[in-house]
Amino acid sequence: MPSIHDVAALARVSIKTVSRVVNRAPNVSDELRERVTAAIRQLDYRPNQSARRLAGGRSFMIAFLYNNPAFSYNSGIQSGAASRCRDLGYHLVVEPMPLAGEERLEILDRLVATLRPDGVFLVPPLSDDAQLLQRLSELKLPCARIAGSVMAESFNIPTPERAAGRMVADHLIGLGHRRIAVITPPASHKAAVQRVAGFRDGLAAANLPLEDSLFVEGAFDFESGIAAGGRLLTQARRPTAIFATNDDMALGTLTVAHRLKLRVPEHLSVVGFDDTPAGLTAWPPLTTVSQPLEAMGAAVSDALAGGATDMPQFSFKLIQRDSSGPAPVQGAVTA
Amino acid sequence: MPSIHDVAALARVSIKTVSRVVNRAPNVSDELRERVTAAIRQLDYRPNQSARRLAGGRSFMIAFLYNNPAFSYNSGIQSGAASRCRDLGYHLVVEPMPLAGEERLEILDRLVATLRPDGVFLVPPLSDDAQLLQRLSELKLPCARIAGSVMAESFNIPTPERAAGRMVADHLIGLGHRRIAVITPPASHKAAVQRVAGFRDGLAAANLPLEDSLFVEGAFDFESGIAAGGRLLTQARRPTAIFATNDDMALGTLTVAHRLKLRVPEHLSVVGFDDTPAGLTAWPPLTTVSQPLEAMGAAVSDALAGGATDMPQFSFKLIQRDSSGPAPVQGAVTA
DNA sequence: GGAGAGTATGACAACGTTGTCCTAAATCCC
DNA sequence: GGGATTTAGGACAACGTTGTCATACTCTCC
Repeated sequence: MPSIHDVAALARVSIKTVSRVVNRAPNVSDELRERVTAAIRQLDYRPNQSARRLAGGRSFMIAFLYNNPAFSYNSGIQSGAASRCRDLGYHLVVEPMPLAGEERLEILDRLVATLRPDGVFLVPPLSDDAQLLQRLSELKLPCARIAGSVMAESFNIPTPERAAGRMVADHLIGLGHRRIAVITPPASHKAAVQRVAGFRDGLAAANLPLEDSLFVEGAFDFESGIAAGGRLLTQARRPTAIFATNDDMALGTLTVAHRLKLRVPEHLSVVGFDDTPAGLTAWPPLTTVSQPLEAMGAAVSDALAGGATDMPQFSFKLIQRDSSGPAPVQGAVTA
Repeated sequence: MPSIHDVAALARVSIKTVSRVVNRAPNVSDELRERVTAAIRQLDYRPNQSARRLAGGRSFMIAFLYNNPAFSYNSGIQSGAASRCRDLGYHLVVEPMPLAGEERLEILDRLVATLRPDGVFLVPPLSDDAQLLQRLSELKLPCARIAGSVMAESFNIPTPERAAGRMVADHLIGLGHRRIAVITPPASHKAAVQRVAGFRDGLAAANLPLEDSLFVEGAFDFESGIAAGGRLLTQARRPTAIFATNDDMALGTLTVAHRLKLRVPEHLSVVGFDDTPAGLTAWPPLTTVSQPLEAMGAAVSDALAGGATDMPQFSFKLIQRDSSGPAPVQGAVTA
């Protein structure tokens, strides 16, 4: 492995000049820059990160903290972030966190002490973990989040959750549904709560009544989708459509529908959120909302490593598949 | 941040002695060890990894290379590996690879040049990427793989693919099925090919004929499962059970069954492989084979970081759910 | 044409560890 | 009891960068 000294010798300059060229520092004449660049290419020189880190204080590492059990969500973001990191000469270190408990802070401390990452990347629901955010700010570690809502002095990629919720409402209302239920997220999942707000906006805009019995809270997993769906579908006046605030709960609702021998979408429309692979392979394929996960991950890497300053805007897309369709004709289906 | 010098000063020893204590090196008296340990605790000293790396040549980093589109598979392994890394004082750096192309080697080179990981971790189908393995061996980088089959001088966690295939065959045969089809993996996926071999073992043991038309190759994704399932289920003499060598293809088969209005499992049994979340949330829930992914990931970290020498053995489990059931009574269902 | 302000370059000391080599004391072996 | 070996500990030089400062040179301006 060639070192900076080898390059300097070949280019007949000092190691400092090589360093300047590598780091794109000013005050290097074109001629020397040329010579050094040529030498670097000839030797296939790559700076040693450890030495760089030791001398310069930067580690070229970004830590990715997650505790979301939704594999595909994390994976998409992680891929986007890791690829962009690679382009920027950084690396992405993954750190799975426990769902709760003081242990989180201890893990963070250890991570910071041993790795000293240049930045920390949080995804929901960690994005709203106040304790974690506070510790991060104490440690003066740059931090970037996706869909964070708690106030914090960190870079945050806002997501149009509310607009997406509205989009789902408009979709179902447009199909003629009038009695629509919602399976809401746990209150701790702040970003997802906005989906419900947007959905309510849509109901209000269409002058549809907001009935409390049509809003049931779920836990963001399949089982809770079954439970919530079960409660909704055994009501005397059954809704003709259900918006589940994530795909797992939507799939639970689909399962309940199958058990009750309700045909989807003829008798019941179901819409999820997240566009997980399981939604695509379900029966019928799930209408859902997709997020540009890879792009969002990449944007975070940019913010943390590249120093991008402008706040990117992302848009969610409604993916219409077969789990949603026209509302059944009045009176055609009764419990 | 305290450095080794601070610890040495507090314990009234040389920095070298502190280093010895930290690295559990021999030739330190109990008394000094005690004093140093106390000082370390008192100052909450943590060695600087970059300095360690620079001086010692180890980076305490393990690179996790993957290109498998199966999120849940990667995620499970990654979580297990990352958690164990944490316990061992290592970190896991993720590197998503493109599915094919020379670019792979370039990415590997850059990764090694800049990160210099202590080990590289490959999951299928990268585990059998001959080019990658060769480059790795040229670079003299310790490498560990899961379910690798190509000969290579690397640590490999063997998986009982063949036994699992046999297990599935026995399950279906035990349910009375006699005409069973298989959706096989692409030939490049060596590990999965063994599942088919095991399945054939089971057929042979039960004296069932091996009919070529009952073996259709898929591409390991949902779409190809639909295609292969379609071919199998529109045959004149339809199979009563289908073993798909992964869950995505099994879900495709389920979709075809729904389209053809075949009831599962009354008319058709379907078994998948991998125990993905989508299989659990499908309708009906998929009978499949689960692997101890987290434990496998942890074992690889052990091998790469801890120096564990004994080869762990893992077993696969058949998860019986509702997509498989007794074979339909002869003649009861005809096309 | 000379002071003052850039610009280009290099020498050298950090950075915080581990490896190598050296010394002194303790232990062993006949 | 005296040489050989082992054990415990330390001094110091790596490791490969970047930061700081010094220096020499080139403008610009009056």
